[in-house]
Amino acid sequence: MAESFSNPTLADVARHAGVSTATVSRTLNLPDHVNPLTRERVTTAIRELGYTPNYSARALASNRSNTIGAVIPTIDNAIFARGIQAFQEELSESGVTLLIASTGYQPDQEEEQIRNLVARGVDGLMLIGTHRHESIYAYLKDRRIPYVLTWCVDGMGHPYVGFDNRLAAQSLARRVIALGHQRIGMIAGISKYNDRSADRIVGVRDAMSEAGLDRNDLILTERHYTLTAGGQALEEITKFHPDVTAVICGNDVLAAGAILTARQLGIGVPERLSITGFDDIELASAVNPALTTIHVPHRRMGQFAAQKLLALRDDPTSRIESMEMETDLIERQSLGPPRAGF
Amino acid sequence: MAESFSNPTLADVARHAGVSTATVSRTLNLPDHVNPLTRERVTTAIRELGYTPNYSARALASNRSNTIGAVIPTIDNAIFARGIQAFQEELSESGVTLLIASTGYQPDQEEEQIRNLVARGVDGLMLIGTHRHESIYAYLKDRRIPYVLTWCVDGMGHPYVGFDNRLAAQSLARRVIALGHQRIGMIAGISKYNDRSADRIVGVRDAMSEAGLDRNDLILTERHYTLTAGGQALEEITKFHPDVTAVICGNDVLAAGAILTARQLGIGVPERLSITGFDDIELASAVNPALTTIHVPHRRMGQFAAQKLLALRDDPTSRIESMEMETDLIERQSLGPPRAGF
DNA sequence: TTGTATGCGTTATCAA
DNA sequence: TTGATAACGCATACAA
Repeated sequence: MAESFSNPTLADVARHAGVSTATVSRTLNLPDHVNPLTRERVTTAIRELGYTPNYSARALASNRSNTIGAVIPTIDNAIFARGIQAFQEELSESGVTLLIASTGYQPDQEEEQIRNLVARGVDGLMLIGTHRHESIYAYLKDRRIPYVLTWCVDGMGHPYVGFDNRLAAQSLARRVIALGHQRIGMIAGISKYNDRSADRIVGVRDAMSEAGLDRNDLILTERHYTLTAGGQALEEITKFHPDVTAVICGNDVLAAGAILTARQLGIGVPERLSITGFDDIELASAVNPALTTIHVPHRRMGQFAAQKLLALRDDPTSRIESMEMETDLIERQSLGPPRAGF
Repeated sequence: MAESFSNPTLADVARHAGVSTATVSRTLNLPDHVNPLTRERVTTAIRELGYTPNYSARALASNRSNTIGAVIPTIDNAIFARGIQAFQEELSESGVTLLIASTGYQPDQEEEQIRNLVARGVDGLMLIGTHRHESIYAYLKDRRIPYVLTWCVDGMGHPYVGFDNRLAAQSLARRVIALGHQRIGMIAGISKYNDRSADRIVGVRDAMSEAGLDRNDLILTERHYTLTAGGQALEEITKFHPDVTAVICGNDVLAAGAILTARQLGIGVPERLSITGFDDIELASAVNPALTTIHVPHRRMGQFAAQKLLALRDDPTSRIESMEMETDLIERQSLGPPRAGF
């Protein structure tokens, strides 16, 4: 009962079952290559001893860790949380465990964490966004570590499972402009070191240019992704740029913050001011008025990213085929035409 | 440049530096036990070869993985996300990587994931809540795997870093009752397999008993932690129990959903109906009216849990001293006295 | 189908 | 302070 001070090993099981360690290993990894009767003996021995394989030894011997890493800015953000959760669930079904590391949006931290996970022998890596030092990509290529970029698309040939932030933002802004808005504000995420946020800004500007507006007329402010930051930004914009009739937000959290604050300030949405979001998290439809936003299939993205990585693990000669997910413009009540008289 | 097909090993470094593998290992792990000059030779060799230690081998040889596991219901929940993020940051500072697994609130899944992480050689485990099969605790004890329970306290002697859900909920309910509310509703989380949710319900009932009310008069409904579920539950309660004047919610997400829906239904909060939350996430103060709720120090809880586990890793003879975090009743505008005339 | 023997990359013990 | 060398627990090529 309590006499064993260390875990039973393969050898213990082998002895107990009266077979060799190789046979035990086989019944674990290649069950059909072993006689049903001996297999039975081995499995009972495993059960009786409460044997659990030592993954470190397994990883060392097989050069495979059954572990996949994810390096993300932060877990504490609804958008990443959802995608990562789906990613993890998908991995789990294949017996792969997720190693997770966060960077706080700091590039040097990202590089360190990537090296860390590689040293830990991950079989693959999920990265977020496309913008990082070329040396990191070279490092990964040298070590033959499969990776997939997410939450973005990529033009440099790196495999990705994601969506085009620029195009999505552009399509939303296009709709805003089509409704007649001319003075447009934007509350974006911090774009430094964040290509997703930067791309969304460019998308909005592109829509302006396309419509004959001056892309430099965009009233832009960048904030961290919090409700209060969104609210403060909205207050500023309405104060210093009262002629703005529509505020495009870099994500739903900023937009929800903006809406809540607008109501508190007595600013009618969308009569006086239209507000839009990005991501379509649950909050987007719960807030009042509900947010017009871009729907992003976060969960599916996480699932597919996992599948690609798993496929590559099972057949290292294959290549990851990049995959661009569709995003949809979801029209709700927070966006309307600008009203004359205001 | 591109000629090496596999990572350099300790032996490569040793050869390159003209020393033994033992010396290389020492300069890595016990730098002061090695001559500064040879240390210099070794470190340059490491740099020149781009050597990174193989963690699997290290784990196998040293019987330490520098890895700590967390088994949580889901990452996709603001409350867990925050605590886990803090937990991960704290581990990261000590060079420990977080292995993460989720259970979807299913007890059998939890057991499987725990065994999985143990097999992977985690040096410690963060678990959420206290209610699980005794055999799991026995398993952990047998293997001498340190663990710490979080988001709860425990009366069975298991180490924890958390808070008393029952007492916190009781203090909030006490305040609700003190304001004069007699007919009380509760929108709780699903309490099956979730001791935190169950404890909060008990806390509310205790406050009722304490005040001379019948604890069975609580109008209780249990929901998943989503905004829409909170909204639907509120609609039900107001419809079938119009005499209820205060609705206590199991967490802020449910409460926020209830508030948003109440406004849409034209139900004045708190004039006609008081609504309270639990957790004090950002949403709690952003919603209108702002939520009266229980503040829980999620980040600090995550940090301390990590510290306890790390301490135990560095000194396996020590014991984890359990730690009960304080929670605070935060009074905002969503709770008021019941108004006569309604 | 099964067993033998070797190697995976470190750490750690023991001598020198 | 350094170097041989034996574990660590498993997978796998090869032989039987």
